[in-house]
Amino acid sequence: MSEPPSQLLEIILERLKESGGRMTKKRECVLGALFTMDRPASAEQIRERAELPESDLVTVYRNLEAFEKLGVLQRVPLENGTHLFELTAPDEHYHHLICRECHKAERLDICVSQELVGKAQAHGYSQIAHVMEVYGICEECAAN
Amino acid sequence: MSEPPSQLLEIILERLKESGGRMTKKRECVLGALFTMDRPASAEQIRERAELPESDLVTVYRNLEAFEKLGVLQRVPLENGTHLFELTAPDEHYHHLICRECHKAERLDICVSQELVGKAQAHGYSQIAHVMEVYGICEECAAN
DNA sequence: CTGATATTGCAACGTATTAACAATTTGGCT
DNA sequence: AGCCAAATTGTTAATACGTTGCAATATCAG
Repeated sequence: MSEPPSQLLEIILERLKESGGRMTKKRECVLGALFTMDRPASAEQIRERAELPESDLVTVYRNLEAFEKLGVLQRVPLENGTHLFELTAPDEHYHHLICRECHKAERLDICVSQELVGKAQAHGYSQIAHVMEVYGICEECAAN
Repeated sequence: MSEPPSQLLEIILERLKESGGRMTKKRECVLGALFTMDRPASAEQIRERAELPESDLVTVYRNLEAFEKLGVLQRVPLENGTHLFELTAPDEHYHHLICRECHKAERLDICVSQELVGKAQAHGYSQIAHVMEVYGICEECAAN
């Protein structure tokens, strides 16, 4: 019962346009790469998937930032302080089970938003966001 | 009904000894600073509180690492990829409400460990840990 | 087609954290 | 008290991810 992928693309293009953004070749490459990813990926992995040269890693970061501002990209923090990125429909967000060895990340169907937001607001906080990630060693990595 | 602070200190000294660690002057400074902190703090803040010179930031990091290995220090990830640190009794851990402006962090009485660990194990993962942090703008920072 | 402006290319920078390795300190043992 | 192996520190440098500045280029609305 998930949305067809084209739906999200339309939303992105719409938001891009209404925010005065432009669709360039590089941006299209990055976006295309993001759509083919079946898991959250690092900026470097996205660059590779987009078949962009190493020197374009900067452009990848800039586009990730742009998509994040459009509200369609989620940042997944790793234990070491780096991030993975994944396209996410507006007002959705996910939590993950992440292997601390190979950095594979899979979605978990768990969320605690309501309770958290309530608590945070009770403490006088605004602009609330939350992160919840689970780290472990996956089966493949455990076998070595 | 929380444990008296001296309890944790004893645990730390005990674990330190049984792991072959030593109590040096610098380590004592860092530990002392950690005990006076009423909130999670950055390595730099801990260095200042310990009244150590800037050049000793490295030593602070090394000691934080040591305490983490002893299982008495928790790392609190910020949105920007950096960390705060706080002493935590073994087998305890906390979640926080963190201002993304001033980086003040306060404990939240919320936890979801059981459900998470169960899910993670069901996926074949071992050595499971989890992070859950809530970010927002605190009242003071909102007023500016 | 044209012009304002968003985006890119390139190179350099920033910051948190870690690593290398010699010099020093610690604590158990005699 | 003094010795010695091992832990810790001091110093300096490196790494790694991500960001910034600025000139050059590409996009898209009119």
